[in-house]
Amino acid sequence: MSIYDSMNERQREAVFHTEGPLLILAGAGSGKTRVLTHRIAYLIEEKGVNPWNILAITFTNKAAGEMRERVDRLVAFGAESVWVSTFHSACVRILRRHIDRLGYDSKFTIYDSDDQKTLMKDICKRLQIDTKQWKEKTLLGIISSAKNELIGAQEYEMNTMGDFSKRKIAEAYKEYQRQLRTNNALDFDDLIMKTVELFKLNPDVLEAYQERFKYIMVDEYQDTNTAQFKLISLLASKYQNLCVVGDDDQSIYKFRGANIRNILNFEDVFPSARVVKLEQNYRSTKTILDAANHVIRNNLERKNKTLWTANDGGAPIIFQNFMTAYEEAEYIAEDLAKRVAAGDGNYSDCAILYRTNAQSRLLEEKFLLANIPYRIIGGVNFYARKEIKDLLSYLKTVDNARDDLAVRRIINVPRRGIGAATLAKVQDFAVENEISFYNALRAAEEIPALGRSVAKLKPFVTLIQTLRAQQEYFSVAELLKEVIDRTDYVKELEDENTEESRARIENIDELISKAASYDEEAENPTLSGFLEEVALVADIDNLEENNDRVVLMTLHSAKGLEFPNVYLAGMEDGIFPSYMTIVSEDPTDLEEERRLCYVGITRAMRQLTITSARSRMIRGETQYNKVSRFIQEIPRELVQVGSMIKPKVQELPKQTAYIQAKQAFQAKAFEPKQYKVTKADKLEYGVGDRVKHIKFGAGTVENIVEGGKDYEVTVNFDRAGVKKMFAAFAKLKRE
DNA sequence: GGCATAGCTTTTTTT
DNA sequence: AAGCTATGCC
Repeated sequence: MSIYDSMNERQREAVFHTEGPLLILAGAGSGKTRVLTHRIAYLIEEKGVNPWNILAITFTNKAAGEMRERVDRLVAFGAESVWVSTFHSACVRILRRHIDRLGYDSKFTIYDSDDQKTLMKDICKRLQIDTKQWKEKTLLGIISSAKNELIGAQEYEMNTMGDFSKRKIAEAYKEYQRQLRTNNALDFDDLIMKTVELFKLNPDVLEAYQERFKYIMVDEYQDTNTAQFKLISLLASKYQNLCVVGDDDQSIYKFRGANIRNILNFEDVFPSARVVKLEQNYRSTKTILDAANHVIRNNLERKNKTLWTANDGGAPIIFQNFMTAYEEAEYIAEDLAKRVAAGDGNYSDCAILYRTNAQSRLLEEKFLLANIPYRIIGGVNFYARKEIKDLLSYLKTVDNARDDLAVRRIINVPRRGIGAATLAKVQDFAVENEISFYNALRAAEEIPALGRSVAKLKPFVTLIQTLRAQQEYFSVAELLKEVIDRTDYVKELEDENTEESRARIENIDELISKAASYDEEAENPTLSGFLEEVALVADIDNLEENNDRVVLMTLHSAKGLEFPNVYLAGMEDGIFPSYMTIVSEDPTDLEEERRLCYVGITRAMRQLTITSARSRMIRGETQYNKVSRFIQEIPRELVQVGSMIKPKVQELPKQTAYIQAKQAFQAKAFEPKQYKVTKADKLEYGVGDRVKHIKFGAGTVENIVEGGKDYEVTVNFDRAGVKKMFAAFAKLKRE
């Protein structure tokens, strides 16, 4: 029996079709990773393809690692020679070797969005662009979109003739690229675009890689952008052995430049392409799959396919609507704990998915209270944290002092009494003499305008020079420790001794151990190598499997994952679908949200619980939302609607299931205006009074603010601390 | 010239 | 709720 016997016919068709373009339309849970890994195995074992000639592109480093591992298990040997990586890391690898052809130094650094913003802020100042009118982020967004479409600064400028505001943007774009070049840095989009540029300008290099990668596979193809498409087209144009796998229904990265046309028009670009559809789902129960199918059916822009499963019907989907996001979070924590306690899976079998990172806060709070082990993916990326960026900037400066941004970030961290005025003078000197910022620092004595400030700059330069001298003899971890020692970075945090500073120290410890494990594991560890690795990690890459914790993450991060028990939280119009897409004139924006919903539903294997809240705090103010329109698209018979308000809190006579169902499903009943709080004419308590809350117990009223709809009462509870609450909900009783 | 603080604004998703 | 900017103070 061969390893291919256990596959279904479609899957086998995809595996055995090795020559020429191939489009695999793989629905959610249809075993596409399995197909890809078996296809690689088949190429190597049966077709005698040299593993060295295979390139597999995945979406995240985590997916790449998993794929390599799985191929390793299927193939006797050679798996390690297969290139499995993300677009970005593949491009970095190529650029490190050949970027000198484009006039860059091979030691280039990679700018994250934080660095980009700092740089753009600087440019706006210099070009006198009003950042009230054009925010840095907006400009960067426009530049990013241009790069994703392979439109360079020059070309962008040519297209903007006559349009005044666009010309200003073009100017910013040009200056931005110029700055990147002088700093010897690339941003994320550059990694792809510069590689395409490299191939276009250097046919010999392109040909070498075409020969190298005779067989190319691309996973999550629906989320590739134009630049990425061009890249693989170039690579595959010689041998045409391009296999792409994707699901147009799971395209959720349009905002990042993903071009859904890449998958919808694949057959037009490669007329000889074979198309294989994988429509059998092995992951979810019939109920869950039915729900997903009914939701996605409302999209117009999609390839025709219907996912089916031979799995059981399974448990109904549970839908719960709550008064507040607070209760919602509480319910999820309780329900989850109950299920785990009942032996219905482990914590790691559960995932909470939400639309925005901000929603994780409340959930986290409740999980902490309930003592449920959890892990939050996303939010502020580990490597984007201040303390980590500070220390990495030191390492960057030691490694590549052409990166002005890094130098400027740390020159006054820890405080050395060097301020904006001093920096401006150094900057002027650097521009005048066309040298880097750091070299200007080294020559500080020659800047007359500085005066006595020179004395403050000297120790910094000495420090960097010393570290640079040590670099040769130190491992990355040792160098990092040296930085920490010499700057007293951790010592300052220790003195601060707050909860926040302790968390920062923990992060620093984690960074040290990451450096140490890099030193150990890398084939040929270098400082540049470490910095590069660190620049390209996504948060999801660090999701360890052998850890019994609930995962909390955005729907976007959840792509490609599966969990027996999934909670979709915050299913409200305005949250999901987001407000922006509801008011958007472009109806395809809403379709993308629906695809996201489809992705969310199809993550669940056995149990899906959907929750929403009538009110929730957003950016400091309470919002009232209707139940998400996507809920209406799920057939009623698949859903079990739970009680809306927890009986504990609410003492109304129990409503029948029918009335509850009606309430939950009649979206019209949830017009914001209809949600009225009966504002008491007068409260029975005042500031300073002792009151009692059903859950928090006794406390003292600290403040009462009269809002439009209700009184907002601040109470300092003896046990639970200070809470702000609406009088109508709090039901406070005078003690 | 540098540092602390009080108001002011927020695109949701990320390699 | 939180980060950033402008302002005032040392």
